[in-house]
Amino acid sequence: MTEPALQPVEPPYLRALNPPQREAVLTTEGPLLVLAGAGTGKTAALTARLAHIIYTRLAWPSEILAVTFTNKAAREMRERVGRALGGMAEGMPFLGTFHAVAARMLRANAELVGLKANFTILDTDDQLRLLKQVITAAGLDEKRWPSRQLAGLIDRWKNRGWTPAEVTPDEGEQFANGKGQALYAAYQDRLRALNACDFGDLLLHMLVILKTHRDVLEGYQKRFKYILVDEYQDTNTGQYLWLRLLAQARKNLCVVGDDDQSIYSWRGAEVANILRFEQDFPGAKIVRLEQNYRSTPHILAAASGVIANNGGRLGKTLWTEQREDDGSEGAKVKVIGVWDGPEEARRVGEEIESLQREGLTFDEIAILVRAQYQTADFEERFIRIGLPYRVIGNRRFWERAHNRDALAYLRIIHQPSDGLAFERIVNTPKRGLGDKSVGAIFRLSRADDIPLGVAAERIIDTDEISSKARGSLAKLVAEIRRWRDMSSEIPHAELVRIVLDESGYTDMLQAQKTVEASGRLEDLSQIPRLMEEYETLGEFLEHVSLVMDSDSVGEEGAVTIMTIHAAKGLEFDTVFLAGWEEGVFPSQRSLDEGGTSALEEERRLAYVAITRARRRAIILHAANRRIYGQWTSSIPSRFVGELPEEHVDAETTMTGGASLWRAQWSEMGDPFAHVERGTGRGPGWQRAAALGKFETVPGRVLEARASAVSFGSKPRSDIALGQRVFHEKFGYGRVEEIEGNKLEIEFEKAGRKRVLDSFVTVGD
DNA sequence: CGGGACACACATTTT
DNA sequence: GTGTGTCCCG
Repeated sequence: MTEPALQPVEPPYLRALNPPQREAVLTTEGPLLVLAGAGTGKTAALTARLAHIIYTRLAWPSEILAVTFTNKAAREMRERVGRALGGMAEGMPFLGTFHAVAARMLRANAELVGLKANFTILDTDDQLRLLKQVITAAGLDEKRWPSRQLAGLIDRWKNRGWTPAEVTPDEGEQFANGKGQALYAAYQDRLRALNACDFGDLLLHMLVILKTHRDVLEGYQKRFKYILVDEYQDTNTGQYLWLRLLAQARKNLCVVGDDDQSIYSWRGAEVANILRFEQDFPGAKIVRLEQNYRSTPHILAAASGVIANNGGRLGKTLWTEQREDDGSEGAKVKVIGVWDGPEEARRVGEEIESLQREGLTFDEIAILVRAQYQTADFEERFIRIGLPYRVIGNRRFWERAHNRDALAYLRIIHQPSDGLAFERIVNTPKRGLGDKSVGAIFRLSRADDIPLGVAAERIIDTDEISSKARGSLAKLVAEIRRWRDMSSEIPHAELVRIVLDESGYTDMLQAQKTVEASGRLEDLSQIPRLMEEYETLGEFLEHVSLVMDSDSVGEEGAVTIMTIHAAKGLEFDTVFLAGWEEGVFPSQRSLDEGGTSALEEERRLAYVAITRARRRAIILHAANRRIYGQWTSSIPSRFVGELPEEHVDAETTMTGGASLWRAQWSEMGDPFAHVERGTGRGPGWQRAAALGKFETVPGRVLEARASAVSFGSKPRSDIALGQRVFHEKFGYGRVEEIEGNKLEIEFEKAGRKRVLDSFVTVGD
C-alpha cells in the first residue's frame, strides 16, 4: 500500500466532484460525450476540466477552443476557471459563443471570402432593409414576397452550411417562384460590397474557409489542442460541420449536453447531432451525470414526469439527495389557478412578499414566462406595489429606432464604408436631404461602385443635387470626419454624447416634448454607461452586434422576470412559472407550425422551466387572458395535467379545482387533434374556446371573481390639478392635466410624463 | 421637403 | 394595442 502522504496532493478543482464528474474532467484525450441532466453539476465539471487541462500544462489557455451558446455562459465559465486557477486563465481568447469565436477567427481571415478585417456585423433590421433592396432590385413586389420570409429562408440555409451554390432547386423554389437561390446570391454580393456580414455569415464564411483553405484549417487544428462544446444539443448543422473539421486531427473533442433540454430547433439546432455523436466519433467515451444537486425530490420528480411524455430520448435517470434543512423532501410543486392575467401578477406579488417576510431575498426568486408579452402584467403590478424587479433579455433596447440611430452614427464613424449606417442617419435628424438627394447619392454609389459615404463626399462637387442639399451634405460629411478624428483622442463614451448633441439629435427629441421623446432621451443617456465597459469603440460595436442586449446592468436585490429560454442554465430558490395555458404554453403558434415535434420541444421547455427551481416551483394558469388587446378564455396547459399527482399541490380559485382540468385532459386526449393545423388566422386559444367544451367556467364564478379583477379604473377624488404627487419610478411631480384616470405630470427629475393615476400617491 | 393624418398589417423563443 | 408605410398638403 502506498503511504497516503506520498500521494500527490489533489488539485483543488477536483475536490467535491463525484466519480462521473471526475471522469469527465480527467478523460482529456479522445472524443467524449458528457450527458448532463439538469442540475447535475455540469458547469462545475466543465470548468474543472478546463482548469485541469491548463493546470497540468496539457495546453495553454490560448490553445483551447471552448464554445458556449450564450454570452452569460461564456462569462460564467471564464470567471470560474479564473477562480479555480487564480489568474492562470488569462487569455482564453477562444472561449465564447460560437458567433463571437467565429467572428474573431473570421476577422483574421476575412480577405479569403472577399471581406476586409473590419467588416460590419449587421443586425436583423439592417438585414431586412438590405433584403428589401435586393428583392425590389430584382423587379419583385416586396409586398408579395416579404423580406422577412426570405430572411428566414436564408437563415435556414446558412444554418445548414449552404452557400448560394448549394441551395437545392427544391429549396430555392420556396420563394418568388424559384428565385430564392438567385436572391440569396444577390444578397451575398451586396453584403460583400458593403464589407458586411449577417449573423449566419460569421459561421458560414468561416466554414467555407476551413473547407477550402487547407493551410488555415491545419493552422487551427494545430492550435486547438482541446475543443470543448457546451449545450451540444443546440448546435446546428453548420456548427457541427465546423467542429468536425476542427476536431478531425486531434479528436480531442468534448461535448456536453442534454437532449431533454434541446429548445432551439427553431433556430436550426439539430438534436440529432448529440444523438449520433458516437457514430461521428468512433470510440467516443460517454459519461452520464445523473446526480442532481439542485432540486428537491418533488421538483425533480415533477419535471421528470412531464418529460417522460416525450419519445425518442437518450434517457437518463436523475436522482437527488437534496433535502430541506430539516431532512424533509420539501414542498410539492404548487399549481395555482387564477381568474386572469392581472390576478396572476397580483398573486405572484403576494407570494413573493410573504417569502420575503420569511427571509428569502429577491435575487433568489424568478418569474419565468414563455413569451415576452407576458412580462407586462408583472411589471405593471410590481411597479404598483413597489416590488423591485428586473426584466432580462431586453434585447428590445437595441431594436428601438433611436438607439439604433445612435449606433449608426458610431458605426459610420468607426467604419466609413458602412453604407447602411450612413443611409440611416443621413437625414436623421432632418437636414433637408430627402428621397431625391439620397437617391442621387445611391445612384452614384452604385454606378461607380463606391461606398455610400464616399459617394456622398463626391456628389458635393457635382450639380446632381440642389445647392441647399449640397450645403447640408457637405456639413454632415465634414462633421463625420471631425468626429472620426476625435474618436481616437477622447473616450468613446464621451464621443456618443458629443455626436448626439452636435448632430442635433438631442435637440430634435427635446423639441418634441412628448412622453415618448423623454423616454428616448432617457434611453440614449444610458448608452455612454453601456460603452464604458469596453476598451475601444470597435469592441463595443462588436459586442452590441453579437449580443443585441443592453446586458441588463441590473440592480441587485430584485426579482428576475425572463423567458424560459433565457433562463436555461440558471437556477433560483423559488421559481414562478406563469401562464401555463393552452395556446400560451405550449405556444399555439409553435404547435401550428411544427406539430408533434414542436409539442415535444415545448415540453422540453416545461422541463427546463421546472428544473430551474431549487426548493419551490409554483405554476400558475389563468382562465382568462388579454392577448393582443383581446380577452380570451383559456384552459390550463396540458403540461399541468402531466405533472405526477403525488408531487403536486393544487389550488384553484375556480370551481372544480385542478382535478377537474386533469379529468378533462385525460378524457379528451388531444383536444386539438381534430383542429386543422395552420389554417385560420386567429390565435389558437380562440379556436380552443370555440370548441365550446372548454368554456366551462360557470357564470357565477365569473361574477364572484370579477370584482377582484377590476382596479384602478375609478376616478380618484384625491387628485386635482396642481396636486403634488409621488410616483415609484419618476419621483415627485405636479399634476398638469387630468384625463380620466390618466395624468399628465411634470416630474421634478424625470420631466413631463403621462401616467395612470393608480401609480401615484398624493405627495406632501 | 417635412409633417401630420390615416390605413394597415402584425404580432414566440435568440446568437 | 403597437409600429410602420403611405398619402396629401403647406
